Amino acid sequence: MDELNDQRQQRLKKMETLRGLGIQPYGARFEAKDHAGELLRLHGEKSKEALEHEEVSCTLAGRIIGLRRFGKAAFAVLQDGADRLQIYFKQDRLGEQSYRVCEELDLGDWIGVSGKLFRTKTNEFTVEVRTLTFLSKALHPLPEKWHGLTDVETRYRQRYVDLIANPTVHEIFVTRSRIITAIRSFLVEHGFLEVETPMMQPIPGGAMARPFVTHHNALGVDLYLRVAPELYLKRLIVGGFRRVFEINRNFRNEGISTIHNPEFTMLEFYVAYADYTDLMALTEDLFVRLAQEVLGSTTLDYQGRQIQLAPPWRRWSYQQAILEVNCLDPGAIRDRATALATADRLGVKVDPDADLVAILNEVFEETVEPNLVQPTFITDYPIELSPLARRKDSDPSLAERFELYIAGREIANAFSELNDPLDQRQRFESQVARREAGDDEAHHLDEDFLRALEYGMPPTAGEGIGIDRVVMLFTNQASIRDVILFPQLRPER
RNA sequence: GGGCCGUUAGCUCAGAUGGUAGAGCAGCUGACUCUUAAUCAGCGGGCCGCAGGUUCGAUCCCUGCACGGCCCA
Repeated sequence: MDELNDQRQQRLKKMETLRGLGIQPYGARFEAKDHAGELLRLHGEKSKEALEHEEVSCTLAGRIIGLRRFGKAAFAVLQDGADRLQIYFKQDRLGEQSYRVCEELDLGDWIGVSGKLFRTKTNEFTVEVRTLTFLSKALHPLPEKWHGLTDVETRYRQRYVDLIANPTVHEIFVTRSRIITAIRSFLVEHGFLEVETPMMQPIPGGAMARPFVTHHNALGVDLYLRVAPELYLKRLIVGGFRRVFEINRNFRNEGISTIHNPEFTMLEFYVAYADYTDLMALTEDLFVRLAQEVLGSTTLDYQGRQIQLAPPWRRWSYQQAILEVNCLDPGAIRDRATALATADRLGVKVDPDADLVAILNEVFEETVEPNLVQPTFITDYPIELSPLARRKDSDPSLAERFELYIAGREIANAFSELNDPLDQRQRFESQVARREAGDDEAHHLDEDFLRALEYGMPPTAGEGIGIDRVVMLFTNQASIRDVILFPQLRPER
């Protein structure tokens, strides 16, 4: 149906007209030695007189996104990356032949132009075009010029149109890239080595999550898309790398929401000889660096709330947070029965068969998490929730672990790594028991990982940071779909 | 998985108690050599998400489905 619509027909017709004028509608190489942004930066503030005096020539290319014609002259807006620059066509200047091409232009077409910078009567910084090169024909009309493209489904399915029509979307993805670049340089400066570990794993490990399964034909085996790189990165610490990191995709076979996409980007990094307290300091430094680089400030506005990233951040133990937020005394969560009663009293819905740890975690998620708006390290999680983390020497029922919360959302998860292979085996075994009891998010037992630990892993601290959520925070986006170029949707039709 | 909402022209949106639909932008024709939401005159454009049902008649009411959004699990 799209194939038949009249706008497309018109454009196909103009394409033939161009061919008739000896113009290739899909042209070749063009040396766009200038960029709109650079021209604006270098000359955009100069006066009309100064520009007339200097006679700056330029050659640039871009997409036409605005067009105002006046018979034998026309103004157009050229979009070049994130920048927009007005260009001016005049028949006198271009000559009749070339002006004919100008008359066939449509919104959405790509052109290259050379000309001279000047200011119009209304003082608009403009390129007066001397030569026009047609580069590429658009067969579809652009979205409406005031409201742009707002239909979210089209925006996600046809992100290319979203990027053309909505400059802020373009900006968000530039910012995303800058954040990732800044993280990389920060880590490299801190002595980390960037590595890549398998995305396809025979045993999915490193996180409690349901994996995607795929099949390798030649090997005749099922493989899992990784839910985390953790166990491989720790193998590398066993192998002798001191500091490693990986920024890459994880895949979790779970529901989709404003904070969950089935594939998402995770940073994980590991530091030999360190513990989780070292990582708190490193994390604070990293976020300050990002804030300065991306925002130029350590204060950010997220969905109407002011967030202060300047350290030190609050450190609050998991249990203490539960007690304080709900004004409880330790007796209220001492055992399963009291905890169940407490949860009930707090209006937290809990599975009546849940164990103490699960009840408390439910209470934590319901009552504490939403209140963690300013950056907060929640520390010392129950060991049962942390099957890969080292026990606290002072209390073996707790893990040397923290999660970082900002804006009520989990941003990072870190711990001193469990390097005792015998303890790790037991933890895996209790996970396997849970799996057999029907918990398909519980960990698998990974014999090779245990064998690696048996070769000896130095004391190590490791952390994972959800990059998409960091980008949401820094770009003030409410939905993860707005920071992922092609978020997962049901296939069309 | 459940609840609520949405789906009308390329885009952004109106619309009627049930009588086969309208605007702005975009497009087309014409005028116009400094506009920037350019202007002026004229014109075309629709499987009203899909499939059933009710009805003399459905884009509108009912049911199912698809896709999307928000909330909940």
